[in-house]
Amino acid sequence: MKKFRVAFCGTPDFSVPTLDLLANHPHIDLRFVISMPDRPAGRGMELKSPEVIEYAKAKKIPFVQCENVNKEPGLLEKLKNEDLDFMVVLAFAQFLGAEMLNVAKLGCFNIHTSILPKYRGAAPIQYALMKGDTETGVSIQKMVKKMDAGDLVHFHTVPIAPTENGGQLYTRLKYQAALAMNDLIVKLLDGKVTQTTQDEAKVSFAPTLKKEDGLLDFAHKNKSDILNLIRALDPWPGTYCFLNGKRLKVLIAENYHAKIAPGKSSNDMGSLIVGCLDGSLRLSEVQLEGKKACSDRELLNGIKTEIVISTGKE
RNA sequence: CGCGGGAUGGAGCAGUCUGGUAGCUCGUCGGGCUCAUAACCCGAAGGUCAUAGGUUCAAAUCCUAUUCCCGCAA
Repeated sequence: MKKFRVAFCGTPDFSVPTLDLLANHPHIDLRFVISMPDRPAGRGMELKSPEVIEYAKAKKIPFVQCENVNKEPGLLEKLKNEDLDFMVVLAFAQFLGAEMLNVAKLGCFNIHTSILPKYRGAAPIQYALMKGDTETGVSIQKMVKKMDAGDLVHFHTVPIAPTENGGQLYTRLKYQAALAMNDLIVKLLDGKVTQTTQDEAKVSFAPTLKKEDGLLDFAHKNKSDILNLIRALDPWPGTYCFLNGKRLKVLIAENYHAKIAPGKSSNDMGSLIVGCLDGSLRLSEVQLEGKKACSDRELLNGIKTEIVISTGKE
């Protein structure tokens, strides 16, 4: 029986279902796993291993952790000695140099969670939601040195539900990624892989999100932009504003009927209302810094002063 | 020891600095008003002030230790 010799590069939980598929697939001989080093994480800053490494340890799959695969001593030789058919890269957070890209016979396949050439980069899932898209998908591209610019060897679309948030779509797509990988393996076995060049005229980017991307600027945005952003960044990295100088995470917001000037806020019968360019929103589930999440009504019960929402501590 | 906030009736908070009768906005229950109501009026129940020690005539409040929750950062 034909068995592909494969190495896998990935880091967070997102990579695990696909790794699991490769580890258990009858036509795959998973040689080893490459991931990022352990990092301090969480309150207390204790060292934490990437989820992919947790998986590899549990399944006793050989693995390597390094900051930069291109400069890691001995790694390239080790990969060459494995006589790999191909490598799979998913949510790895490192670039592969030319030598790494050519170390396997068939090259490196990268799974990307958008329909390329749309949303090249690190945060395609969130961008699809931020833009209000009703559909996204999973692409597999044969990697080249330019980020996410290789020929497509497989893709399928995935509809986005109107109320779906970033976390939910993330979870669905991490299993869709494994399904796409499985489909590609079938094509590889049949020798029916076709390569389609990306249309460079249609390229768009989804750069890595920063914490500040979650800052809600009600005064200068339309309601739909704010709602899409909240949905896209829920639960990570989350959206926030400042209420009376304290950071206020916004967990859920909805359209409201009050007439209020952009950037202004009020307590409307127990609802926390804020004005946008084209109308008002109710921030119905929020979390004040140092506090647990609660409804706007609960929050307002404890506030006796005027309510001022802003984009900074001042 | 990465930085910081918090624990007070069912919920969200004030009170702690300057110890001396347990308070606010809600909720709940009973009654009233109303065609009706999430509105309004009257009344009631409900708290070992996270835990354990200590100081004091007296501790939610000051001191010490412990547990739990959360924000930042990564």
